[in-house]
Amino acid sequence: MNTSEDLVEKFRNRNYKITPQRLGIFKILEGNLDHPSAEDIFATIKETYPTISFTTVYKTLDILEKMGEVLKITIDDERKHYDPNTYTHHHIICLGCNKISDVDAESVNPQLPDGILQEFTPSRYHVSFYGTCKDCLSKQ
Amino acid sequence: MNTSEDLVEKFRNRNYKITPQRLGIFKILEGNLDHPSAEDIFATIKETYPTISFTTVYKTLDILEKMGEVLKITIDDERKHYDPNTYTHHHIICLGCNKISDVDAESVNPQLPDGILQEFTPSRYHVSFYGTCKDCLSKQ
DNA sequence: TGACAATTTGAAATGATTATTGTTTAATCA
DNA sequence: TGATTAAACAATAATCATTTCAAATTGTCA
Repeated sequence: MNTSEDLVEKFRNRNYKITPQRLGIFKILEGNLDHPSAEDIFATIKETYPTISFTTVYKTLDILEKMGEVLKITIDDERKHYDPNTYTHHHIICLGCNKISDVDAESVNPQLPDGILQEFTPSRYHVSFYGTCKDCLSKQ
Repeated sequence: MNTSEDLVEKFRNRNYKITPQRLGIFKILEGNLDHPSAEDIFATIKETYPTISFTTVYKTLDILEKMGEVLKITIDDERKHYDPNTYTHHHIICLGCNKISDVDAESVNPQLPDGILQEFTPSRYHVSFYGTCKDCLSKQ
């Protein structure tokens, strides 16, 4: 997973300018396992840069996504989430509290049957497990 | 997978009225493997009921989803898709033409590691395989 | 058939995301 | 360090899928 310095480096390599706002977003993403939405990131960075606009957040995330440095996750009906962990991995989603957590790829290991592999060449895959977390179970 | 008669029956059991519009939507869904969006369904039923409104389509799909008779699929950035096949199964998505096709569940079989199963009780899961279909591969 | 409640419709609202525009700023180099 | 310039910024408006709302219509059952 990238450190904010990694992202600074990668932006420099592509001649993207390093602005304080962008650096702030990089720092929020660094080691972040919370799968924040654009709104979450906006709310957090607003504490440091109260005048930052939503546009800047979306734009920066869009660049990062196109560079392959964050994943845009489309498993929530309501909004998209961003994940700086770009290694293949999967997610569990609690239907009670909507929390998204990670699952390592190795243990999951889904397989496409041979018949389909003749028709379709997979490049990546993603598993969403929906269910209930311990906390929400105990509340019921 | 439900026939349109099944859905009529199930609507009657819940005291939902059977209108020509609803029946038309049931018929469109019957045996449908195309994972249509609300817009696709709207466009199709408009041929039969030119005055039907988007609201009716969304409303009917919403009822069907809450009844558990269709799945709302959230794997496309742009819009939601509806799947009358509610048995556990998975999807391959061609990144070239965006076509969504089915994969039977048995062959895929993803596993959650024991550690996570102590924290989280899964009720369902879904695998998305992204890649390129034969047609799109040959066009490249 | 008629009455009533549910449903449909069309229009307006919503909420996430994207595009536009004029202003500001980071990076470069003299 | 200061001037230059393209890129990035903030603010605002636009877009697009989806929802909500209120009035008109229609299934259903007596």
